[in-house]
Amino acid sequence: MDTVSSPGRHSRLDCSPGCSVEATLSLIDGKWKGVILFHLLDGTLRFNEIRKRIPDVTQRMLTNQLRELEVDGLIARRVYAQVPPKVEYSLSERGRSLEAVILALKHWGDAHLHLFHPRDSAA
Amino acid sequence: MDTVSSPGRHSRLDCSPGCSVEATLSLIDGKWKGVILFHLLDGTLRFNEIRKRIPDVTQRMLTNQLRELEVDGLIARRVYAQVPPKVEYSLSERGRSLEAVILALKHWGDAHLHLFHPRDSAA
DNA sequence: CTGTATCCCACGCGATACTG
DNA sequence: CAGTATCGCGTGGGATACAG
Repeated sequence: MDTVSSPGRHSRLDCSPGCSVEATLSLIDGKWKGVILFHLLDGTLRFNEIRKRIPDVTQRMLTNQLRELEVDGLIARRVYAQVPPKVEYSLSERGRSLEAVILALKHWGDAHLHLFHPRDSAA
Repeated sequence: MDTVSSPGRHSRLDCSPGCSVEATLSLIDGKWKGVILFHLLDGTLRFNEIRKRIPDVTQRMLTNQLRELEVDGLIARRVYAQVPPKVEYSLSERGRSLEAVILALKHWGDAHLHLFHPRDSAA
């Protein structure tokens, strides 16, 4: 398996210099991928653990976004063959390499959008 | 005018820690904003100059994205009162502060998506 | 040159219900 | 618990035409 999976929903990869910006964005775009990736920076999480961290996401969307992230090789999905199913999600090598980007996004947000969040400081 | 313009199309700003990631993403998201911002890192550009740099964007979309970026205070729009209209776009202070983020996106893209672009090396 | 106005379709995404 | 299936709406965004 090589680095680039397959240009599916992603923008054309054969464009001008600004392309890599769009290409990278297309990977972390999609309403929930950013947060999902961010939370996975903490470590492996189970499906419902992620849901709890992102209250507004629906099962459908979580599954969907998780699948796309997986297809893009950003996260790894580990399924335990148990009666009460257990599935863990974690960053892949490639996903981990996005840490700097995710943090850049977070830091900028923290610095330039001064959110007035009422009750939270850590994860 | 303060830093945060007004939560319009942007995701709810009163959420969990991962929020700032999403919030920042919502600003540079939108199919063309990333590239536009990237190209404006070079300096001031006129409407059609941007179009030339992004061949696939339509007038409608360019205008649209430019407007949103302007509303979000990321870029400045300078209109010259001339018969053949002349409009220049440039990064605002706030937009400039995004440089690190944009470059992070680009660098990751360059490093992890090895594009096989035929003819380009620098901006 | 720089936009704006319509028309319109594709699809992102939510709500809800069902399954191994 | 984790996920899939279906339905349906809102809107992102392309094509095209008109305007200051």
